Amino acid sequence: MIGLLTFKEEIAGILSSLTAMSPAEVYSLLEIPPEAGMGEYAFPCFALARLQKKPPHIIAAELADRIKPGSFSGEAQNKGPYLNFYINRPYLFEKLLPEITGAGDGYGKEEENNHTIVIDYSAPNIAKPFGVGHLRSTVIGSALYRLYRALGYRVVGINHIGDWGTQFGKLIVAFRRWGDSSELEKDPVHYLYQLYVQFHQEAEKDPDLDEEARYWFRQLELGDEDAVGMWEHFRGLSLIEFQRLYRLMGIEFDSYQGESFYNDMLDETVELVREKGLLKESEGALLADLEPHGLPPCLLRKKDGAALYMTRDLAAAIYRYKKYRFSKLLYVVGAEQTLHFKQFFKLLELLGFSWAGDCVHVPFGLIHFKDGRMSTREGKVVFLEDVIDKAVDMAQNIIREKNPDLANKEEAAKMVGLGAIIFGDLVNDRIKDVEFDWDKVLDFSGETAPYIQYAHARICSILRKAKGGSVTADLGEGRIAGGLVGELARAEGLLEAPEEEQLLITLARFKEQMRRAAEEYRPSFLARYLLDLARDFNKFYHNCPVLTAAGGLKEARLLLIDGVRVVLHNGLDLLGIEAPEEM
RNA sequence: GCACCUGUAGCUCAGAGGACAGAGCACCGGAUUCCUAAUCCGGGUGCCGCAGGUUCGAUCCCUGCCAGGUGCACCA
Repeated sequence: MIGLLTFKEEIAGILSSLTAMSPAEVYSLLEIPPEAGMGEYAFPCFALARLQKKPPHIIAAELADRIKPGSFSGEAQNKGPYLNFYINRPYLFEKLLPEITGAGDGYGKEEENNHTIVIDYSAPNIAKPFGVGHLRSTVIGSALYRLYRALGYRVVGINHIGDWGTQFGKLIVAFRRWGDSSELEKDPVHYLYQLYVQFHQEAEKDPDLDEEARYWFRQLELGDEDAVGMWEHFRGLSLIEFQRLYRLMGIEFDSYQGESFYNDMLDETVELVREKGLLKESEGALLADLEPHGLPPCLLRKKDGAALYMTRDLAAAIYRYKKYRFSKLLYVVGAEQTLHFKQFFKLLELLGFSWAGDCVHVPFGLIHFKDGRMSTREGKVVFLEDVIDKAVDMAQNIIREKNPDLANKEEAAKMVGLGAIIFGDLVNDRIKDVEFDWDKVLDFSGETAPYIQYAHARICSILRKAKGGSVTADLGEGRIAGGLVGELARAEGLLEAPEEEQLLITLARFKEQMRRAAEEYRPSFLARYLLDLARDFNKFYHNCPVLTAAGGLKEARLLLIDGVRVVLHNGLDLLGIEAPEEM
């Protein structure tokens, strides 16, 4: 692998050979210096100072002396107690840029390994509209899916649809009482949602409705023909709606096996818990007692015999391991369910599954309004589709104003509007709560996807002009990189402007950030990186003309921005965002 | 009551135990005969919630407290 990842490893190797530290120790101590001009990586010598009982600045000076210039692809300089490492610019230019532009769409992809990662994300409830509350699980899960796939894993995306449970009892009751088939066919999800809200309103006044709903859910579990028929109908209509939304947003799944899929595995799951001596009966219900492990007990069967969320999750995990033999199973589910997952994973461990430790809850914060949380029951939701429509409309208006000659405005507007929504959700640390704010969703300036897309479109525009209309035509800039550059670069001052250097350095950090985002399940690392890269490009753009630059410099800059284009494009793609060539 | 998460500029948020704590928004001013001004440049703000502790060094780790959020047996 070429790039700073290798460079960082290279440094770790060199320092390890000169000190008593292992490469891994050195690697974890290496940091990115706070200022440009201090190099690309720095090694603080305090830890060594302690081991060697010498002042850190002396150690830094000694190490700098012992690292010979030319012994690797960079050089080292001591500065106070730090040892700063500078990567050779021609190295970046001759090796990194051709690697990026050569690989194109494939840049950032690793060779396939034989590990499987199963990711459970999105999981909307049937018969409830897809609200912005579901957006987070969907886009975070989708980004992780794309990241791990690029890193060479076999990835299985599962949409654990909420297609079973007492809400179907409620829906059946509501539809039998107030339902209208033609209304249902017109706009199924919204209509079912209306019925759902109406049910809760009426149930306030008439508690018998809840009892009736429980009855109908029991009928459903018993396989009553009418109940099952209605369930299938509702489910089918909802799925079609969801899939339309996923298609619009470019979200993929390999499986739609939802909660109902595990219905006939629940008995044996409960039996398994019983066999392990973990099952207790209490007030007519069956539960697993986790008291000895400092956790509250978890119910597996209600007193009426119905299974619960936990029971289904157990059955699903066991099934998934049998089917996929995963190395990891990720649950991209809200932080409010942290306790559930603690219980769930502990139970898997107690049941003796060796893979229990490979299950990971990837939590995220709540979306709420200024005046409180969203509630489906109370009808306090914002439909995702409304958000998308508004964002795309807004994007289209801006395009009409700024780029009236653009041929396919609709397509660009869709990429920009959707990008803004997805990016807005990924850019901040997922654990934090977010407030839903229309102004913020519809803001396309500053730290947003459109900012990045705009940088990408600008690059494409330059490339088109340089290459007679085609962004990707090969004019052979590569030749200037392929060996020629060493002397030429120095003679002509190629890529020595601070903006150019910074761009090269930032490009070189892409793979490292990708890996970090995947390892910590935090797509925000990648999102922030892309903002940095776009920012570096915009500075470059304003200070370094490309098309009017002389000979070699022009070709060098074309190669540079082509590299930026590839990384912006691929990086956005990993987040599930498209990059228009014009906007 | 107990547990978990969060607390950084007016607002929204970055910040990988390390060098003087950074962006965006908002506000004011400037840049377009020149590759898309969704851009760029300049202008200034901080008891990093509070108090201790560990460390050569803490916004980051530990303890306590305060504030907000979320959970804690028949919803998911």
